[in-house]
Amino acid sequence: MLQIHILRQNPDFVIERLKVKNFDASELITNILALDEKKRENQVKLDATLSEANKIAKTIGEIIKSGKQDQATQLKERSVTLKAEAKTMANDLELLNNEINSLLLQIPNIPGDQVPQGKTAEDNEIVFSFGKIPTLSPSALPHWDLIKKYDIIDFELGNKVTGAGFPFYRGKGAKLQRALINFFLDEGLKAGYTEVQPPLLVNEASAYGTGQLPDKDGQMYNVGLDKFYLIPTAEVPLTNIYRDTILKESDLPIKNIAYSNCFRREAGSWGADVRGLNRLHQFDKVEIVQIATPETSYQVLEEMREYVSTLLVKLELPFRIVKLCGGDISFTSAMTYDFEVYSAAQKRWLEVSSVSNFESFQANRMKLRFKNKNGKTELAHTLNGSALALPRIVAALLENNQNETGIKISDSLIPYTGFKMID
RNA sequence: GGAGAGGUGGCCGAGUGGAUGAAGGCGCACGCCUGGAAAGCGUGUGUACGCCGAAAGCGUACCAAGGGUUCGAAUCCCUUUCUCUCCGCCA
Repeated sequence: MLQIHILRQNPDFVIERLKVKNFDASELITNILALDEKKRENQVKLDATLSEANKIAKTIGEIIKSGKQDQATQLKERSVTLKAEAKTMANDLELLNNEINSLLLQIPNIPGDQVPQGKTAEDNEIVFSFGKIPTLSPSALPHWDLIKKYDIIDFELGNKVTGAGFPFYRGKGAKLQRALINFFLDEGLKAGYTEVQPPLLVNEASAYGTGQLPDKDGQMYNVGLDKFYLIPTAEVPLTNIYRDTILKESDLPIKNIAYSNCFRREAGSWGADVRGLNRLHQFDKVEIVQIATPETSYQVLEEMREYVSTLLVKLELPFRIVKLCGGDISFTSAMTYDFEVYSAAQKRWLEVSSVSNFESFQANRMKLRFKNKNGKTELAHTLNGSALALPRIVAALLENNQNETGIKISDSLIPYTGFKMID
């Protein structure tokens, strides 16, 4: 959520910048500013009314103390009237506030300066590429066949026990998962992150804080009886740790890393290209989150980008980094890099990480602030990224490293798997 | 799940209807003192919104949350919530 004072001070700037996201904010902003003006008028009147009532109450107290009770009657009446007026005004004010808030929530985050103009994923900018695209033998299989051949991941069993998109991992498949999780966490610790094990269910306030609510509740599984949501990403609990918090500048940057299961309903997104591990309802992910000062957040974004790159290099996967254009960037993000690995048998680029700077957009919603060197409280910047999402990494590892005898494990993973081949 | 006790500022803790944004202490910041430090002394120390673009100043709101009683509520009443103790259940 944008801070309203930015709209007050420079509405044209906001409108102009949001064009990069192909969003026309002019009408929304006009409405918001009109309501805001009305709101402030009301507030001034309300405060004056309450102020008078407070003064009267004090006067009455003094009168009573001096023993002249009867003189207070008229003042009491006046006070009752004021109180009734104040109540009406307070209600109106609340309605206005709600209205302003709901309009404010409809405005996406302002894209950062570097975000390229564009409409779709076609317009994204490839900023970095690594590795050679492997040439596989004609008999090479896509991962959904490999997992059957080596009996490491079982979709049919998942279907039976739960439903589509909830596979079982078995034998070396399960061990590979565990190896990847440990590898990712250990690398994170080396890079200075603090390991966190978050709850997998969160309440409404948390889902609202990171922006899943109010719009995207259809994308989360909810546990209706207790009003909890299954997390779609560890970003939600990890960032909400600092909801309604004022940090010290010396605490920053905060660097947390967490492994979690992630649950996504993925309503309406099933199609031909989501076979096998490409899209699941439950999957594993290691997530990194940083809380930073506004001055450093873009440096931090680059640091995180660099960090995710090193993971993929160590896994020896060919990948590219894409700077998302305005049209493809998410509602809440100011700037995002996507990481895509090449999955050789599918002959497709698969998104395995998305690293974003949200600037103060999430922080404003969840009142995540810090006290700066001058003692002033200001909103912090939040950033997060996957490091990494497992299923598509597994898909690429299986497909790219297959040969006639089996699937070769990347050197950096062998200490974690304890085996060199899946065969 | 049952019974009881509680929730006050960064922390501890006082406060049972009017003087309280809130005693006292700790912590923190600044100043004095010192060769330097400690101790001591002094001053200051919450958040949000608004008056207003900034500073100063002022107003309003906030003592778990929400509602109510009252001219006036941290204090009384109701609801919710969380914590602690005992009992029950339990990986």
